[in-house]
Formats: sequence, structure tokens, C-alpha cells
Amino acid sequence: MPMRLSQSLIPTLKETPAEAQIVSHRLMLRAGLVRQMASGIYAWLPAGLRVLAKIEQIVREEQNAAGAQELLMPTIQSADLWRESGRYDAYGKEMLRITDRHDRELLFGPTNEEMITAILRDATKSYRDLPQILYHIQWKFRDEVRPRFGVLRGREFLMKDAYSFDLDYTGALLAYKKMMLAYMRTFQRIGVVAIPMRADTGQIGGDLSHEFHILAPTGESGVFYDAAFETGNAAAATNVEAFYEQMTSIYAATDEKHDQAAWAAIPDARKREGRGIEIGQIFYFGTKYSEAMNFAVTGPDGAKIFPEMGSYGIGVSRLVGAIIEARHDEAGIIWPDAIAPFRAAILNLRQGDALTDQICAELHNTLGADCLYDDRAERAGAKFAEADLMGHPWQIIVGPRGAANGQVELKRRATGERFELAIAEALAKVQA
RNA sequence: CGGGGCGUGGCGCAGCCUGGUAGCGCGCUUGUUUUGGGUACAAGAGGCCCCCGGUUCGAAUCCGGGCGCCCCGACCA
Repeated sequence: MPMRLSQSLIPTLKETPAEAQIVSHRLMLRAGLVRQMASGIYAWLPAGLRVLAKIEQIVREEQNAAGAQELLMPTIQSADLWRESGRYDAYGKEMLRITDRHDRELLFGPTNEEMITAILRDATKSYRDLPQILYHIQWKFRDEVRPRFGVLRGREFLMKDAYSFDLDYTGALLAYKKMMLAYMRTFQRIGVVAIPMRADTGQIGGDLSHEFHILAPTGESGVFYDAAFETGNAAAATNVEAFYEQMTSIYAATDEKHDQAAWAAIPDARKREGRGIEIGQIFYFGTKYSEAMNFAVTGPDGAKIFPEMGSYGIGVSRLVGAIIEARHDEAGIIWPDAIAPFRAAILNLRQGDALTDQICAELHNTLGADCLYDDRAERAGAKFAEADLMGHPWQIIVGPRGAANGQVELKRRATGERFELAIAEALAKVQA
């Protein structure tokens, strides 16, 4: 269903609400993507939800391509499950604990290692049932002491979390490597530069972990990396092992893990220092949960095997904020093509003029649902300003000036380039 | 969890110190105007001034208590 701005709920703001400090938060509110409902809790409005859905879909396709299977686990979990792993007490106040009408203890899930382990424990009995990689894309809740930065540190957030189960270390490591490749492909398709960095394992446990950081001047962590990362092409990688070898042999670290000696060994011309926003993390943690929760399958010799596990997260809702931090200018958001709420906007500069109306309607019909038609009775300036704010990759500007000659103006948001083109040519460029 | 700040029309704010008819800009509605970078003029609509209690003839304003939100730090996907 093609969307007309005059009939859509895309409440843009000229002024920035006082609560928003950082640029992505301001732009998300101003562009009408989200509204805050409580501290760290957001409603996703139609345009924002479109972005979320597009990111989700890319993540989903790459997870599937890596051999992971999608399922959906609930947001509410039982406290008993978390007592099995010992994390019910260990997790602390970040876990939102609730009780139901029977005083049963429940919690709003901050992550799902326990639950997925319980599911596999019930459903797999033999070594023949492994390996498995499962994932879901579900809302999580962490009761942050201090939510801030809009969706970058919300309390409720959308995360893709995958879990791998293997019979031995080699298998687990292969799953880890597959996920690293899947992640790099995912971020490349989304249209951002992300760099894998050795990381601490924190709350999850284990001894092998990488964080993925998007480079943005406002990032929370200082990052150091080799310029070789800027030219990588995960889409072209054909060999998982070779790709992993390549990724882990190039230097990249957050300030916490920064190694002066290794850094000194890099030629100065290739040294890059900047700031990063973490948008994903992968962990290998062995049998930590399978043993604690007594999940074993029977091996070929009849002996118990505790599966080797890993978990793999992508902050889907956080990515929206992170991408805006990395891609904006004074006028507004600059969406990558793949995840913009709308690939193109049609700006009718003379609403009511028979010819411009007709051209706009044709364009709109041809481009369909991924295009937003600004058919409001607003001044040209207001339409330009809002289109820039919302960050549509393409703006098709239809005014009486060009319309008479069968021409429209095509503007590329990212570069500011403008082209005077025949209608068919403009369409071809947008649809390319 | 320590420190700081803020709650007044949809948004941004002033008024509070020194108690006395609730204001400004933007937005919204209607009309006219303008028509390629948030246009101009005119007329309108819209407020339990966060909540509860106290002081007072009288509270947005003073006092007490709550609640909510933001910022800095520690913490964290």
C-alpha cells in the first residue's frame, strides 16, 4: 500500500524535545521514528518500525544463510529456570523480577541462555541431534540503572540472539566462526562499517568473545584498529576459516583491551583511532550452561556429552540509533539504502497543479510501498526540510518548472547531488 | 548507586527570587497571501501551571512529602 504523507502518522518536530541530548535520539524524535513512553522505553512509530523491520529482515536472512534456525521464545521467563544456572541470584538488579497472581516468581528476560538450553535439553537426546544453531529476534528487558542516549541504552530493546550447540570444541569454534562471517555480512548489507574486536565475556561467561563496533564520533568506547578493516568485503568471503583467520589477524581493540605492543607493530599509516558503538557481541563459553543445567546427549559410545555452546547477539533496536550516529548531517538522517524507512520520497512542489499531481501519482504507483509521497499542501521549503530530516536516500522533486518538459529533479541525500532527468530515467536510477 | 538539574497548552521556553486577571515563539484551525529550501498578514482554538498536603484573604510562585524525566560519574548489549 503506497503511503501518502498527508495520511500517515509521521509526526516530525521542528524543535528538539528537551530530554534528548545526543544526535541520534534528537533525530529519531524529530523524524517521527519513536516516542518515549517511560525512561528507557520507546514506542516505535510507523516510520521507525519500518527501519526496525528492514534491519530484522537482513539479520534474519543472514542467520538463515549461516544455517541458524529461527524460533521465538517468550519475553517472560520463570525464576526457577535461572536458579538452575545460578544466575537468578548472580544477575542482580538489572533483572526485572515480577510475580504473578499466585506469587510465582517470574522475570522479564534479559537474555535466553537458560531457556534455549532447557528447550534443547528436552528436545535432543542423541549426538545425532547436534549440532544446532537456533536464534530468535525478541524484546529484552534490562533494568539499567541509568537509561540514556535514546534507544542506544534503553531498558527494553530488540535483540537477535543465537545459540549454538556442538559436540566438541572444534564444532563450537566453527559455529563461532560462521557467526562472525554472518555478522560481517549482515553489517555490510545494512550499509555500515563494523569492526570485530576482542572482548571480555562479562555476565555471559566463557573465554572467547568479540564485540562488533560501528564507528561513530559519539561512540561510547575508544577504539583502535588497522585500516585494513576499512576495505574488507565479507560478501565476497567464500571460506569461513580463512575469513575468520583474516578478521582475527588484523588488529582491532577497544580501549579496555588495547595492547600497546601489538599497536606499535602496525605501520603508522594504517593506524586508526576513533570511537565506536557496540552493536553486537559473540561468545564461546563451552559447557558452562549445559553442565549447570544438566543438558547432555548420549554419544556414539553411550557416554554423556555436555554440548559446547556459544551465544551471538545483535542489538537490532540499538542499531537504529547507532546508524544515525554514524550517518547524519546538520539537516537530518542519512539512511543507507537498505534500511531507510522509505527508499524514496516524492515531493510535490505544487500540490493541486494538474500536471505535477499527475506525475507524482504515476511515480507513486510505479515505486509502490517503499516510497513516501509528500502530497501535503505545504511550501516547498517545508517539504525539502522534512525530506532531509527523514533521510530518504532519494528525493524525487516534482515541480511545475520541470514538469512542463517531462522532467523531475532527483536528489541523492547522501551526497547532495541533484540530477534533472526525464521521469523514466529518474525511476530507473531509484530502482537500480 | 553517589552528585546536579528540570516538570507551566502538542513542542521549545518565560513567569517563581519579591504570592494578586497565566504569557511568548513554533505548531494547530479558518481566511487571505505566497509558491523551488521550514513564507507573510489577520482572526481563532487549546492550560487540574506533575500530584497530595500545609501556610495565606489569596499559591504556578512560599513550606513539607511524593511521583516523573534529564544530565555527570560508577555500571552496562
